[in-house]
Amino acid sequence: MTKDTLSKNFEHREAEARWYQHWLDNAYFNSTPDDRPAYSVVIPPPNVTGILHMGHCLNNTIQDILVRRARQKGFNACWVPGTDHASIATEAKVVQMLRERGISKSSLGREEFLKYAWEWKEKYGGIILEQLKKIGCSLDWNRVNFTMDPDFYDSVIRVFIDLHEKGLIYRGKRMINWDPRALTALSDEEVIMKETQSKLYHLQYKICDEKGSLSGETVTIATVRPETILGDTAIAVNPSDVRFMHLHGKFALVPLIDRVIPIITDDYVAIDFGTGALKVTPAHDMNDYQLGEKHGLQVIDIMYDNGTFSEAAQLYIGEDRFAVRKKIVPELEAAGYLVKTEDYTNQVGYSERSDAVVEPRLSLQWWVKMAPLAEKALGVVEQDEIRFHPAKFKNLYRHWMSGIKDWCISRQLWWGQRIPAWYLPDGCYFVAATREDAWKKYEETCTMREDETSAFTIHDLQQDDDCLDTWFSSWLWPFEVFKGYSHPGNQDIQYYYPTATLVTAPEIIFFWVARMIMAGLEYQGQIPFKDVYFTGIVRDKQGRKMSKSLGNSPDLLALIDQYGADPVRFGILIASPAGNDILFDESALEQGRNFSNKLWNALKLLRLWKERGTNSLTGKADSHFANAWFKARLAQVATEIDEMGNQFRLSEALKTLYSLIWDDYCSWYLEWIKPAYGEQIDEDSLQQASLFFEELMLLLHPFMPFITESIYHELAERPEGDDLCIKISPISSAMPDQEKLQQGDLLKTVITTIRDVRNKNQMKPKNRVELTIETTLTDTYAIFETILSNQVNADIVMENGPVKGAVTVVLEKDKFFVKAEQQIDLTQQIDTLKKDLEYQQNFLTSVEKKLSNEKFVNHAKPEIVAIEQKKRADAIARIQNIRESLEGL
RNA sequence: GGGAGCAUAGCUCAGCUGGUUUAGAGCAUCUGCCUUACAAGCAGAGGGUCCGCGGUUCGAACCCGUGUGCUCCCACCA
Repeated sequence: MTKDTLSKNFEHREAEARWYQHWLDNAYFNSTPDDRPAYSVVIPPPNVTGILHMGHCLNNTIQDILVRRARQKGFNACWVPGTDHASIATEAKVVQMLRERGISKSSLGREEFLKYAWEWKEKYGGIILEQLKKIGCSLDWNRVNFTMDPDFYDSVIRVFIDLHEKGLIYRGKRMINWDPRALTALSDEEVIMKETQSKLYHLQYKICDEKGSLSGETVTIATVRPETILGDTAIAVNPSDVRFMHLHGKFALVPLIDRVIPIITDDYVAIDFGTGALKVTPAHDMNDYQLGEKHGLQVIDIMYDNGTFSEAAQLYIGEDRFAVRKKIVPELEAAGYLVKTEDYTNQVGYSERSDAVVEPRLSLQWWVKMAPLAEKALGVVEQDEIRFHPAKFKNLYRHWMSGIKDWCISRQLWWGQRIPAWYLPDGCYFVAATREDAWKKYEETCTMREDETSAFTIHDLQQDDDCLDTWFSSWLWPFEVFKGYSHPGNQDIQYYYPTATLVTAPEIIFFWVARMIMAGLEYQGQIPFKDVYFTGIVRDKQGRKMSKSLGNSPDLLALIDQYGADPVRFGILIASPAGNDILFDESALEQGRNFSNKLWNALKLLRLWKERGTNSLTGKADSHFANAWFKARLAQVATEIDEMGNQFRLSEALKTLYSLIWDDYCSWYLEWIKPAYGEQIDEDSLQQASLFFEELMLLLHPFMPFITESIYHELAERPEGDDLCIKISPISSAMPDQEKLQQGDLLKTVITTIRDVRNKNQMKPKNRVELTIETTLTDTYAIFETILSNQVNADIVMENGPVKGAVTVVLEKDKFFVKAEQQIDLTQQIDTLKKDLEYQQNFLTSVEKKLSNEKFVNHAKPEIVAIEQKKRADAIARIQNIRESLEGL
């Protein structure tokens, strides 16, 4: 695959397509059970209707890094792709598509509608999976799952039946959150509370007796929803509120419709809020409903399911709730009921899916009893059987799990798993997978009855029209993708379950993570994953959440095309510290692109050296030093990076690697071994440099798979099947050479110091200078003298100063005298040295203060005291050195 | 209303067990360089009241208390 001449920059478009195809052709991402330990990850299934956004990109990049790392460490890595049927979102899209064609959902009927929905799914359902390939995700494409695949569908139904039989699913009439636009119930989690500017209307009700005869008194209540007075069935006051004692036991007339309603007393009513009197509308408010239950009040539902007024309202029939609110206020005012209006800010619930204002509504729905399931699921997190990263989410989880409420799982939709409940005309119902099973159940219960002859036939059974909440299928995801419920005990489930790590957004910790833990424990008897990594939320530069309505989500595919997949991965990860939200800024992608470019140029340099040929001057001590130093440095940092990876500190690992490559490898090491202009490099250095680069590419591969694979192949001819993608990283336990590391640090510091001197004294880079070094470490300097000489463009003399006409600089115990042909500005010199002297003296004072403190010397650990003593000795030596230098001027 | 988290350079963040740091990185800024790997670059530099106050300690960016300011989660006082 090696090309003869390299392009100026890395050509990402061509390389990405070629390498991804190459990996696919060689089935590198496919996994089947074998002797190796498994490392499995299940993708959080994106909505089948979805298209790739920043959140997906971050989330899947992280998963890909974990999976590729595992592959390098010799695990049998398996990353399972798939999509979620997303009942509400998908159904909404299909309905909209039909509407554009002039077809209404209701006119089609269930069967026809589902035909369109499947058609739509086949057409658009795979888009997001194709997009995941663009960012390099190493998913096992033989294992694509969909939450409505036949086996999956079947498992969902059987889980429903099983939980029903265990008494954990029940049908009940409750107040639910109703979405009048999507015409479906919502679970509490699907309701978003938003602060809303409202008006608080004070309305006067006339007091009367049971028969409706007026007493001439009035009572004033406050409400933000004046239209709901038509459903009022009581007025409530606090029993100890002296203002209303005289009203106890009396009645009131609902304005406009003159219904007689009782005045009741309940502690629930806050004396100090509003007027202290509360209108009670059991059909349209959660709390009012509870009050109604308690006091046996009538429930008058004044709305149809789409939010328009029904006959029960008596007025405004057929008009929308918000239109009615607008109309009823002037009418109440005209009739003298409106006392006053004030501005008021309150929390209003909106549907997560349709953004409609949620209407609390009484209805018959299916529920999962959560408390028994939650108990175990809380335990495994508390005991760190499942570890959360960052750990702070444990608190959140505990808090929610201990106050958990039952889960409303029915949705008034057609797209999804249809609830397996069958009804007879008399209202009896049977939970069963098929009509036949339901009939069997009916017959079983019938035989227990006295009358043998049944009034019904099997055809009288009607299946429930509703579907299950999407999360009721996705909570089975970690095991059902391996067919762990539909084909229990199969080889895959035994090998891959529990999965290793789940990577997801903290927003769905309750929707999904908690419920998967419950389902895993209930149906596999084991936790579904060992680690959960919560990513941050991707925000824009100003910290706003990315959203369609703000139009601040960038077009990811365009960015990949422009910058390349690796830079996009780099950019989004580098800005993503563990546990924090990420502020997305395109400049991070630029940094990624520049880094790609840097890598490519390092490759070009190695290739240039190779083409020029090598000499056999392997005895050069300086090159030996450079090679030995980088070897030590690489070993040191590789260990650090591995440790960070194990701790899920991926952003930090990438930063460290970036600096190792850019600074240590390119800026220091390659410059140190670089031959003089036009000369050949020695064979040993070229070989070492290539091997180091290869190792760096291996370390970087999980983060930036495309360019690293390209470079790996450009570095050398590789036999068939020798690809970075499947290369196992060697486990090196060799300790890095500490002496070399220290010598390298010294060399770097000396180079920087001398360059600084040159800069500050306007010594032109091209002009060679004379550098005199006064040191006790002559042996060390001898090791890298040639490197130093080249790096600072100086002739080196090892002898004691001072040197006349030279700039003097002090570094620890060493002194450097830099002499150029031009005149030196002495005042500037003295100034610099004096500033340094002052700093050192202040430092010495602070250290001495510490050491003269008896309490410190007695209390602190001996090694700490020793460090302080060394600091003092060093400071004294430095001060001495600077003084001498000043005198020498 | 209840709970959690955060506050360190212009920006985004490290600082893990209180002492090796009178605080580090990247980006941005400034200065000098078009030096045949790379100007998408090289070399160098400047930049800080570790949010305020109080406490614990020989010693605090770090632990405790408190105030302020942000963020998030939970909670339908109409």
